[in-house]
Amino acid sequence: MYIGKKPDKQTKKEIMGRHSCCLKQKLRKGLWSPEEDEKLFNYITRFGVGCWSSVPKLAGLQRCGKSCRLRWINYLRPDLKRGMFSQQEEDLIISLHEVLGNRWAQIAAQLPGRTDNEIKNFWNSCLKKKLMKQGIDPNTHKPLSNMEMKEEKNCADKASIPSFQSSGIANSSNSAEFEQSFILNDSGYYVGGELNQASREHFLDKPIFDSSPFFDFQPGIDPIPSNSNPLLQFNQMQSQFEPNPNLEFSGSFTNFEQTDFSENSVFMNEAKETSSNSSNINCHGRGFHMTNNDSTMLVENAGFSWHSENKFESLFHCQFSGVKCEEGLKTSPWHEEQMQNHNNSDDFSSYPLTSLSEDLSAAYFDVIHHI
DNA sequence: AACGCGGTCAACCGCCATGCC
DNA sequence: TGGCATGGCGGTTGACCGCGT
Repeated sequence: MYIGKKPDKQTKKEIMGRHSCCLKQKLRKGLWSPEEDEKLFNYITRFGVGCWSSVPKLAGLQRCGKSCRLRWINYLRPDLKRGMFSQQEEDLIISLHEVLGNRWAQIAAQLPGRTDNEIKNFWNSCLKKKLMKQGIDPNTHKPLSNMEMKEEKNCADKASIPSFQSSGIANSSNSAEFEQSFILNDSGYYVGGELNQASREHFLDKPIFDSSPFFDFQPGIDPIPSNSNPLLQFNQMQSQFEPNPNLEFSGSFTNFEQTDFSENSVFMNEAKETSSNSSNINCHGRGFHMTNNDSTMLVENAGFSWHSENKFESLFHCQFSGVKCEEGLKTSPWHEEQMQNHNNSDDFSSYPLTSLSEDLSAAYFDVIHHI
C-alpha cells in the first residue's frame, strides 16, 4: 500500500535541505504510487537514462530528478535481484565491508543486482547484529574482547607505519607493526583482516576488474561476477592453471600479512600461515608457499600486478626475486637468467613482468623440475 | 482488539565531486 | 576562476509490519 508522508511534518530543515530543482515547484514526496512507477518505468525503458533533472517533466511526474533516479536505481531497474541475500552474498558483504568500510556503492558493485541502499539496510539491520552476536566488532571486524588492546596497539603502530606509497613495497622487517591480514576462505572470500590506510587507499582507487573477457573463453568456469578483487581472482584463477600435474594450484591463500596493494600490484610478504596439506598454495615467509604431496617450494617476494586496462591476462603478470624449496634456494635456468640480468634482488621494479599463462608457467615447470 | 516495541526498508537529507558556462 | 547545476553516495528518518503482551 502506498501512502505518502504527512504534509504537515515538513520542517524548516527539510525545506532548506532541498535541491534547487525541488524548490521551484511543489513536488511530491514520500512513497511512490504504482502510477508514478509506471510512468517512470515507461519513460526510462523508452528513452533510456539521460538527464535526470529533465525526467520528471518529460515523464509527467511531480517529483524531483533525484527522486526519480533513486526510484529507478533502487526499485524499477529490471536487472535488480529480488529476495533474500544468499549465504554467499552475506559472506561477500562482510568480507568487502572489512576492506572497504561503509562504501556501500563499491560493495554493491561487487554484488550484481543488489543496490547500495539494499546492502546498507541489510548491514544495519541484520549483519551488524549477527557479527556482534559472534563477538566480532562490525566496524573493525576484530573480536570485541580484544578491542581495547587492539586500539591501544593501533595507536602505537600508527606512529611507526612507513608509507607504502613512497616505498612501493612493504618493508618486511616491520611486519609485526602492521596489524593487517587477509584471510580467504575456500570460496575465495575475505573472512578477516585489515589493510593499513595507505594500502586501503591504493586498493580502493583501483578500477573494477572485469572478469568477463576471460570467462568468455573459459567454458565451464563459474565466472563469479561479483568477485572483482584481483587477489581473490588470482586465488580463483590459480585453480584454472595447472602447469604441472605434480603441483596443483588448488589451495587458497590464507592469512596474509603486510599485503601491499600498491600501484597496480599486489605484493605478498610476511605471511604467517603455512598449512602443507596436499596440493596447496599458502603464504609463507616473504612470498607464497606452494606444496604438494612430494615437495614444497617457496616463491619469495612474489608480487602480482595488473594493468589499469583491467585485462585478465595481465593479472598474472608476476614478479620474482627468487624461488626457494625446503632445502634452500633453487632457481630455474629462467630465474638464474633473470637474476643475472637484475643484480639487485630486492628491487622489484627491475624484474620483468611475465605472463603466467606463457613464460611464467614455463618457469614453474623449471622450478618444479629442480625440486 | 488495542497497544507497544523492534525490525525492515524505501525514501529523503546533506554533503561532496564533477562538469559546464 | 568562480558560480551553478547535476549526479552520486553515505547517513538518517519514518512508515509499515509482525510479534508479543
